[in-house]
Amino acid sequence: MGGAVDDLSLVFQALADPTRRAMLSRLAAGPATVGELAEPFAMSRPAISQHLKVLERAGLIERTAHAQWRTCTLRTEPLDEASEWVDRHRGEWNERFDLLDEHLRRVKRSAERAAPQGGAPGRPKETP
Amino acid sequence: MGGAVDDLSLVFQALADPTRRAMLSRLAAGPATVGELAEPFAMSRPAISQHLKVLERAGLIERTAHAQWRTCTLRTEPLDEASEWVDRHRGEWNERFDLLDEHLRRVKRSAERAAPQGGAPGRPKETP
DNA sequence: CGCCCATGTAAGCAACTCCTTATGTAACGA
DNA sequence: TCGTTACATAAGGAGTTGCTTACATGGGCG
Repeated sequence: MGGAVDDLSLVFQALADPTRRAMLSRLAAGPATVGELAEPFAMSRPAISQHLKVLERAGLIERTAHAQWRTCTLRTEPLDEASEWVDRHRGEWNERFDLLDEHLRRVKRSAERAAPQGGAPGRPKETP
Repeated sequence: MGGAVDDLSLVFQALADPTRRAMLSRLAAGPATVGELAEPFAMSRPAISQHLKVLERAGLIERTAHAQWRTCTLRTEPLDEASEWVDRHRGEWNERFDLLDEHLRRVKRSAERAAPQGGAPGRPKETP
């Protein structure tokens, strides 16, 4: 019901908003209070609060209370995970670039020569 | 007023779904048709189609039509942009780790010593 | 004590997401 | 021509997002 979403999705979703990315940029220069984070944005405070809640749910920030101020600090572990995923896929793609050509040639051939056997409706990659 | 959303947000949002990430993983091993991409998922074809539309809108895939099959191929440029953003922020944070301590000490002092001058309601970092 | 300050929570609303079923549309094969 | 395959589009619904205004909480200051 509520949210059985995996961590990585939470992180990417948190990053998928310019306001939240700007907040992280600001926090990358050092911790800040909620008021300091809100300052650059033409937006109500509750809106800011909710953005921070999204960032916190993704594990990207921590909030600690000194007196009446909440100081937000950046946490990098989720960014590491995200970076790892992206870089892994960039790498794999470059390694297997040759497979693309091979596959394309197979598909094109079976499409142009039209049915090698009875294999047209099945799947285009079937080339015995 | 459809969508004046920036590219990076579109990319991160596209990555914020396990189904779409799995599709990209599959495509990293080489191009595939829509049917091949749909096979591992317990989901209707229109759902698959819409996921592919999100990936295409983010520039992460290209669709080319051979005969009646649409072959999807991965595009890495958006992943490069995303990776760059994440890595830049990971780096900045590690470089300025010392600023954290300094700031925390400032805040803590002005909170514990309670009002350095008249500066309590203003901002917590004001320490003349 | 009473007041302001920084922040959080509640409730409401338009827009979007992610899925569904039903209905095209184009290409191939018999 | 007719049926089938591969896919897209249309329409709709449950849930979520991103904002708003109004109110609550909890600490410092006079």
